[in-house]
Amino acid sequence: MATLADVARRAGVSPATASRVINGSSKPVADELRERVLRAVAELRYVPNAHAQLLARPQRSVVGVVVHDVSDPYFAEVTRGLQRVATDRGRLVIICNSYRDPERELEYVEMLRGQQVAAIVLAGSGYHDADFTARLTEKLAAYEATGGRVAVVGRHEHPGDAVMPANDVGGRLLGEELLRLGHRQIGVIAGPRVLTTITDRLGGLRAALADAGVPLPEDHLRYADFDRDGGARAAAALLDACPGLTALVALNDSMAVGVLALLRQRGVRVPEQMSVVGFDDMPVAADVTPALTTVRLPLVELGARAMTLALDPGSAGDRSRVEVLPATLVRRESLGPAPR
Amino acid sequence: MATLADVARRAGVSPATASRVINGSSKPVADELRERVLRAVAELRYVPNAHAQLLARPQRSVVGVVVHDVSDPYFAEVTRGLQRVATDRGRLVIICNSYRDPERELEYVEMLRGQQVAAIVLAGSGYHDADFTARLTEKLAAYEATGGRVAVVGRHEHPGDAVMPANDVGGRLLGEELLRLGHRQIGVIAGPRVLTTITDRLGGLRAALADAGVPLPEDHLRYADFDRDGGARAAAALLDACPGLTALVALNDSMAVGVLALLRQRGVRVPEQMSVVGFDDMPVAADVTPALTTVRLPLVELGARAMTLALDPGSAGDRSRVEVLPATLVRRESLGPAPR
DNA sequence: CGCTGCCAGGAAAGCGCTTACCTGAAGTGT
DNA sequence: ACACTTCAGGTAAGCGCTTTCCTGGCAGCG
Repeated sequence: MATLADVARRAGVSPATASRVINGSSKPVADELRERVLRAVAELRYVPNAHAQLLARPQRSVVGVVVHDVSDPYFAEVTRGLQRVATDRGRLVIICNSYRDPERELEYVEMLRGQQVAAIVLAGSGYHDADFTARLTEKLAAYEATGGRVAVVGRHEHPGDAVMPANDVGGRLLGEELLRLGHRQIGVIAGPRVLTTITDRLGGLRAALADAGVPLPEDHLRYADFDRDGGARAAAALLDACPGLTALVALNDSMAVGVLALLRQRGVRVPEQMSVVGFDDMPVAADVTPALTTVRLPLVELGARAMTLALDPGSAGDRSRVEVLPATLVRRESLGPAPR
Repeated sequence: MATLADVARRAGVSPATASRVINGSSKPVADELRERVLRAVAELRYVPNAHAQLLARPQRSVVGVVVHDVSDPYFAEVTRGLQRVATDRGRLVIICNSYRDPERELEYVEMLRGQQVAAIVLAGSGYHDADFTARLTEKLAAYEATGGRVAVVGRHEHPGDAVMPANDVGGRLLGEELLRLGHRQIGVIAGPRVLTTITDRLGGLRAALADAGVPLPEDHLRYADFDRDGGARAAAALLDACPGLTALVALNDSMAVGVLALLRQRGVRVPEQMSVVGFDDMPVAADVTPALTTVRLPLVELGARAMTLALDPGSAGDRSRVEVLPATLVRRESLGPAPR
């Protein structure tokens, strides 16, 4: 690998001059020399060693992002927003998949710190896990103490900048709509109970039902993996256990799609015999049959705002800027009146 | 940010000893000192500066990946395979989205070189663009000349290790199946014509039709964006222009989903009035209605093999290992006999 | 008891780059 | 013509870390 010294030697100049022309320094360099340096760069196919540059000029320009899994459509959207803002500002982003493993999340925070990133965005859901949360907070504090910036998406314990989707409102919206259509026997298919996302969505839904005096018995609620297959399995179990249900609420669209698949397989017509609703309004929601009634979350915007918070210092006064992005109900075909 | 020197000072040892303790060097260190160093690390919340480490110990352990867009389901799958192998071998991966912009692809190769990555995997499709290809090859050659390893997924001009999906075979399978079911008026909705992926899929399809003496007139073929909306738009145009078609071949599943959506909107029943087939077998293919008949490509495997090639030196003898991964037809419901 | 050999720990030389500071030559004013 | 700026270009000091090589102390040996 050619080094700056090689370039300088070949161009017959000092490394300082070579560096200056390569980086377009403000210090003037004679055209003649500049020319020679550029030629040497081309001939040697020189590319600066990024690590050496970062060491010498501690100008942290990359930002780290921790998500559960970029290839999950939910995070794909959020990441798109994150990336857009970062790119607009000339920042590179390092994306880390935690696969919902708290240990891995911790490791990544550490790793990103070692990479000297300018900011860390935690884009995965928060966990109900005091021990983990304490450790995470500790690590983030250490990072922030050295000038690192942190922003989180969703409800985390971490005090500081955050942007969150109105998960509770979304849950409530769903509940109210269900009630409006006469549903009283409602089954809920939730994701991992350790996620604050789940707590919040469920909380909103529960509140809506409670307001109407409609009970949500514990056995109408199933926790499962937060994906298609988890949804299908939970739906199967739920249907077997509680035959009287008229509607199934899946706490994200992936699960809802699984629910739909299971229902189709069992020959249950949706929404005539059973209503199904999802959450998130993933692209797929519009393409399944029947199209999914769901709650739309501005995911791209969520990412974009989070990155903006992470990159903008924020007036020193206001520690902890918190933005809540609205949830809206999207009515499609999978939710109908309760059969009677 | 605490440095190694800080740790050493606080522990009352030399930086050398601190480094040895922290990296678990083979050189023995007295328990007493080790203890002190570890304590100092904890107290200062010390995390080694990754850049400094890479400079001092040029042990390239990260690998770079260039894809079109990780959040596209196709690349999400490929990336999953890539990641799995990389993680198994303790390698970090940097993922770059080129968004099908050749310039950006070039920039990323350069950037990855600057990052001193151990290997670069080009996971996007190749382009039919002599100028771009030449520049890319040049850059990759420069990288390889300094010991970098390169592997590509798909058909690229780049000579060297490659793994490719049997796109042509897949196209042929689709063609044969269509013919078997009596289709003769076939419309094709292709993605960008500059992609080798498109050329190959189309080539296989064309070959199958040609073998049966069935023509594929140019106006039955539309090039569009390689996504859902592109598929929908092209389908609309195609239907308007060629009313006699009995089947629509979309060259990937995203487009096929768009086609399905358009057909639904126009009240065309699938497959009774019009057959639709896709390509790739994305997860969504099974969930749309009617479920999509498509060609399955082992995408995760594709990524996994590519990463394996990139990380395994390969016996010096065989330059350019090429693996072809098979395509298989997946029969579902969107393809039926041609209406007569 | 003096010598060699061994070993834990430290000093210091880089890794490749940037940049503050220095230098020497050319340009300016009187 | 001389002192004084001005300025292009070079010198060298780091950035934070690893690792080679050296040192000084100790045990083991004759």
